[in-house]
Amino acid sequence: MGVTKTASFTNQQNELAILAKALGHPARIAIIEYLLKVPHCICGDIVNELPLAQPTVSQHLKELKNAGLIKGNIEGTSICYCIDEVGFKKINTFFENINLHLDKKKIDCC
Amino acid sequence: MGVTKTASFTNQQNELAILAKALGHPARIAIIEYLLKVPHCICGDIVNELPLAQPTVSQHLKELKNAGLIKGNIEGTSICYCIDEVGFKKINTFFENINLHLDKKKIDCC
DNA sequence: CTTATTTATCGTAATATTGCAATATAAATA
DNA sequence: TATTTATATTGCAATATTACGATAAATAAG
Repeated sequence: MGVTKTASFTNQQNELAILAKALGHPARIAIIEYLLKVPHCICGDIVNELPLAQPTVSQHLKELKNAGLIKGNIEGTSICYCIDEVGFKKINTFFENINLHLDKKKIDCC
Repeated sequence: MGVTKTASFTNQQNELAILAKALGHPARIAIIEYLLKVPHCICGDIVNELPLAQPTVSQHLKELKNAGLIKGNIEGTSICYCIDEVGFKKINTFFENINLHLDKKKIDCC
């Protein structure tokens, strides 16, 4: 049905899934990488940087923003988008936890 | 058009997106968390653990496997699924890189 | 060989995502 | 006020995802 049974999972699981899903598109990975690379978050240029039309990029930015991975501030005519550390910290906690488990466990048990 | 312009992005970006996308569903997060929690990778029980029908779980397992996040071995009648470190190492590298950048940069520039 | 048990695949319905042209909005400038 | 500039929204077509019942396949047990 194309509809995820969100209610059947924990908040933490749903939240993590939303964050991961937001990163689940090469254009959105490219946006994050660009925001990390650029000295000040010169932001409108994301559109020029990406091989996609402006409305498409705008949509991807919206998804990253909704997930809490970037944030945008109005700066005159244009908008300044930057990494939102809050979202990335959540993901980091998850992966650090995984790494801990992976170290403890000798995984190759099958 | 529901079809990602894969060819317009780098291999690294596409690969990362595939990994993130695979984690972009609460059921698949739950599967990973379960595989980390369980002592030996007792695996058929994933179906019992999850609030989804067996074919649905099977489908999610397949996606995680395709992405390189888990692997499965035949064990008699049943199949033993475990974390595949290869995939997780790739994601880790990405996030470590992000953390490095986040530390260097004082992000809140907008 | 037959019957359970376990997992995968097929088919399909409901919904979500991706991408873009056209258009709207909002601020800056002339 | 009219025009430019930058970004968002709308509408829509093509495709992907999610979920599950039915069924297949493959091994183990009787």
